[in-house]
Amino acid sequence: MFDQNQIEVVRRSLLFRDVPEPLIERLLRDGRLSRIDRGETLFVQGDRAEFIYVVVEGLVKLSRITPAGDDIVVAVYAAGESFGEAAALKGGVYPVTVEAAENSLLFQISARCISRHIGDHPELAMAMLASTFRHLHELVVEVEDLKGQTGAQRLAAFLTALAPAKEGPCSFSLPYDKGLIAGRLGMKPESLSRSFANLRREGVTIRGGQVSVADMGRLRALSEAERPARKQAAPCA
Amino acid sequence: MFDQNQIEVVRRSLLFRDVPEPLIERLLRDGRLSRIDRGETLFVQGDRAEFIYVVVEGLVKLSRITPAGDDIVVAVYAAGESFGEAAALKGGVYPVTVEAAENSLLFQISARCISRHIGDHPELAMAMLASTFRHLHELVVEVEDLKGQTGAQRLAAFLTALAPAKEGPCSFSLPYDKGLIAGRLGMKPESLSRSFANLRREGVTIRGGQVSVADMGRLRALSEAERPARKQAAPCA
DNA sequence: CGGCTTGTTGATCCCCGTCAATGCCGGTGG
DNA sequence: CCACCGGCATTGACGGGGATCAACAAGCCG
Repeated sequence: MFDQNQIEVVRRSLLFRDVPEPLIERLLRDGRLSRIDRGETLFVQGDRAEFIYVVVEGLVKLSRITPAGDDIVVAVYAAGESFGEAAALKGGVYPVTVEAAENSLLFQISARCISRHIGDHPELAMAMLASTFRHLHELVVEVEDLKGQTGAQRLAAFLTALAPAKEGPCSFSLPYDKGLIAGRLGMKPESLSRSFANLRREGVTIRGGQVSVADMGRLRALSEAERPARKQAAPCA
Repeated sequence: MFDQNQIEVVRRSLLFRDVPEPLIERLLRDGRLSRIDRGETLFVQGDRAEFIYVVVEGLVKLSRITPAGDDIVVAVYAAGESFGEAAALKGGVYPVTVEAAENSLLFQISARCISRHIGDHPELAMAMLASTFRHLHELVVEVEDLKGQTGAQRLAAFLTALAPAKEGPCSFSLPYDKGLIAGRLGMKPESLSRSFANLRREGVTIRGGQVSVADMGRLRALSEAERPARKQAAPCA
């Protein structure tokens, strides 16, 4: 039932990579693979959090549905990334809604299974904590970016993180469609289009999901540049 | 050295309230109280994370210093709240800079002390995880608010969370000065002023840190109202 | 080919940041 | 007791970034 490559993705995932071998075997047996098609919903915010997931193939979107009915993208995860750890272990409810952005395969394991092992294996608790910390860190950066940067700058940062090279020219393809990228960057598709148009003047060209950057250093500089003007957000000396 | 009330604050803190009594005694002995004056910096982002903190008295500001030198407020914590759990236990670096927004008293305990006990007491790991999850949840909401609401709406939500009553008229005082509130809500003091001015038309009056709301229901409705127009942020069916 | 989805572009509006002026308060020193 | 001052809050004028709405081009597929 488990394909060798798929097992390998779970084993090397950020969540499990530091878990010792014998324990990971147990966990692999305790969980199961679950297929989910593009557009399908895995769970919605407020659902009782029972399972922890690792993306094996495909792409999922974590979002919040606001009281007004909007759909705000909080994160997008690809193979090797995990979600639900903290909510499920704490025994709370999921704070976000998760939906497949592509046909995907997820490794699913109940929090009960995990916590059963935590007593004997504190390093498992550490793995969960480390993974949660990573999500926390991502969100902190997200908040920083949203509060402090323009759309074009956020796009530049996004491309910088994506590109295989750090300096000089470089070209690669976008990991998912522009509508979703727009959501992830906190803007509308139209604004993303305009942001790409802005970057064109900075040596970034795009044609059908393929991005070419003339100079990565320049792109990175852009994402770190000061917004027109700005000094202190808070008054504390 | 420990004042009874101060011990009580730590004991009842969100981080430790579910830790069994004998263990908490140990932890209280392992940590120490640390005084920090308004404007002083506790640590800066990138510092090796060694300690976990609980606010006993006062107020601290967690912020990010951007490459451009801005100071972006990520969270503000008062008595009973904690920070640094995940970073310190994971053995990483602090992702934010922490500064006292008032003269404050913090309970400080090294992550080493905590992890020494985790092997024997898995519930301690759970407490850390639960607390980290809470921070995660806060940030998710923060991202949602930033992406989806106007300044006046965020202020309305902030006041709603603060108010002692859920319905009808209500009056209370602001927990800290407006400059810091502005930062927390992701705007400039001037914009906060204008947001308050907007809310005045909705039955909210303010004079010198004292807020009076004519109708809490109306305020809450405002914070949940749809932004002029908005449908789907992402394209996933 | 015609419908459908996805991406681009233009016009317009509104929120918020910036800069500058003014008012309010608490403290200090005459 | 009051004049003066520095910090904080408010208000006005202005500009820019992004959302909205609408039109249109480009693929994709039945």
